[in-house]
Amino acid sequence: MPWNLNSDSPIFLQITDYIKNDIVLGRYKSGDKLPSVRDLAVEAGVNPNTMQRALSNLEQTGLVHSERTSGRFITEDENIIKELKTSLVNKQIEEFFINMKKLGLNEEEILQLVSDFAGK
Amino acid sequence: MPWNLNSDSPIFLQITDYIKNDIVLGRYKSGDKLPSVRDLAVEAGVNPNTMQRALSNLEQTGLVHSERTSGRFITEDENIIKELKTSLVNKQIEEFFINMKKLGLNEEEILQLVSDFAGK
Amino acid sequence: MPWNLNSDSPIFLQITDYIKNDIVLGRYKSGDKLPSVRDLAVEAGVNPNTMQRALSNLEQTGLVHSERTSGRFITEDENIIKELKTSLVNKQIEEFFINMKKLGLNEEEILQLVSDFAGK
Amino acid sequence: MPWNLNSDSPIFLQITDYIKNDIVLGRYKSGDKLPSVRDLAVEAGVNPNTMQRALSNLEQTGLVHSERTSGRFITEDENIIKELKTSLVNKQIEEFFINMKKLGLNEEEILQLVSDFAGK
DNA sequence: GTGGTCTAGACCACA
DNA sequence: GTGGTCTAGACCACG
Repeated sequence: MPWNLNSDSPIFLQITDYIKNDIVLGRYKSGDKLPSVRDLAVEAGVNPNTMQRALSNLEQTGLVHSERTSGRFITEDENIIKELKTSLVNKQIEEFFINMKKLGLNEEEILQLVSDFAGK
Repeated sequence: MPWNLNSDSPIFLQITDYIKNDIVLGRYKSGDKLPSVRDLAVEAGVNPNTMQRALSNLEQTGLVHSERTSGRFITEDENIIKELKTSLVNKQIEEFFINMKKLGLNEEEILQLVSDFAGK
Repeated sequence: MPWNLNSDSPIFLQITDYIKNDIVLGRYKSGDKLPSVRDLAVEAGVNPNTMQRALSNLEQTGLVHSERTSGRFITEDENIIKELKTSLVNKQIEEFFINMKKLGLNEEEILQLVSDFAGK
Repeated sequence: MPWNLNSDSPIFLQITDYIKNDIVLGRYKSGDKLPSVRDLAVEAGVNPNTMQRALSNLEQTGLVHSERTSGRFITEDENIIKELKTSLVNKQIEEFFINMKKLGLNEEEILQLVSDFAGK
């Protein structure tokens, strides 16, 4: 589980994405309790402030909620998780098509290139 | 030809990319002279320094070279332009696959989603 | 540690070279933290922008990398530093021979002149 | 006789150096008449103004003098030419030593490197 | 406090 | 008029 943080984009965002990914892939399941901010910060080799910010960022998406005294938990609502996954997937595809069209390719050409690439 | 500058990434980088795109799409052709820094700056609604930075950034890619007193010109080497286009396309595809796989999809599923999306 | 800036070549380049030299000579060692942009700018009697440019220029060589919020550091890869030194030395020698030959001297004559000069 | 002009340094200076070289190497001899500014400009593919500037630059060194109506001539004083050559050579050597010493090498090491290089 | 970006405005050498 | 450099001073996100 490497955290692989670089300094090209804000660290707290990279962490947010990383945990989102863990949730989408089922490494964290519905209702699971997250480690404490301090433990996560140590694990990621990051300032606790930064981890805190990443987590509160995560809370705003509804994926995680905090119980005052007992810690943070992954949402019990599995729909939210599914929605997140489809929304992340769709965002990727849409952006991909937009970028490819900016490069002057039409849908036919894009499909061709993608299947060529997958064939390799 | 709107410049559409947002504040998500540095303006000078957006400009660099924008002009790269113009070259790849053939809006600027091999050997063409670019407008002067000042003119481009006015057109883009940006400080001349910022435009200068974008252009000297572009220069490092070899796509453009500057003659100190007569202006900036698109490279005469058309291969550089072609290479740029294929490299940009490949980069998009590779990144796309990496991101999709991070979301737990295999190649088959990716192909399916892409052709579904194109069909819409 | 005088900065000795003249106006023969761009200041930011002179600064880049100056710091390169410091690294090659071991005045800065692998992993060292550089002073902040602002401090260096004051020390060199130069505008912070100019120092910034010199440093980001230096960064492209791989000799230095910047951590957005904690500062700039000399590369930990000592090989890069060694390679830089040998490449700088070779460049000097090659240029020297080219220039001397342009003046109509052969290798024998060059060697003679060099050892005469060193003897003085 | 290619002129090989780049835009890294002022063109008129490159031309000045080029002609100086011709004189030092004896391609132009004492008392020779230079082609007209216009012809030289055409040959070098350069604006006549630029060639003019290069030549008047050359006159200031005493290497060339102009006779109002009949053109420009290489100096008849062969000593000036010899002095030029030795001064150019010395300048090269001195600069070379300075630069090498800046890189932390002593005279012994420099001699060693130079003879190694010549042996190649 | 750190690096990074941007604007505004000035100046220079070159052609 | 062209590219290029520099200063002064401001603002931002990040930690």
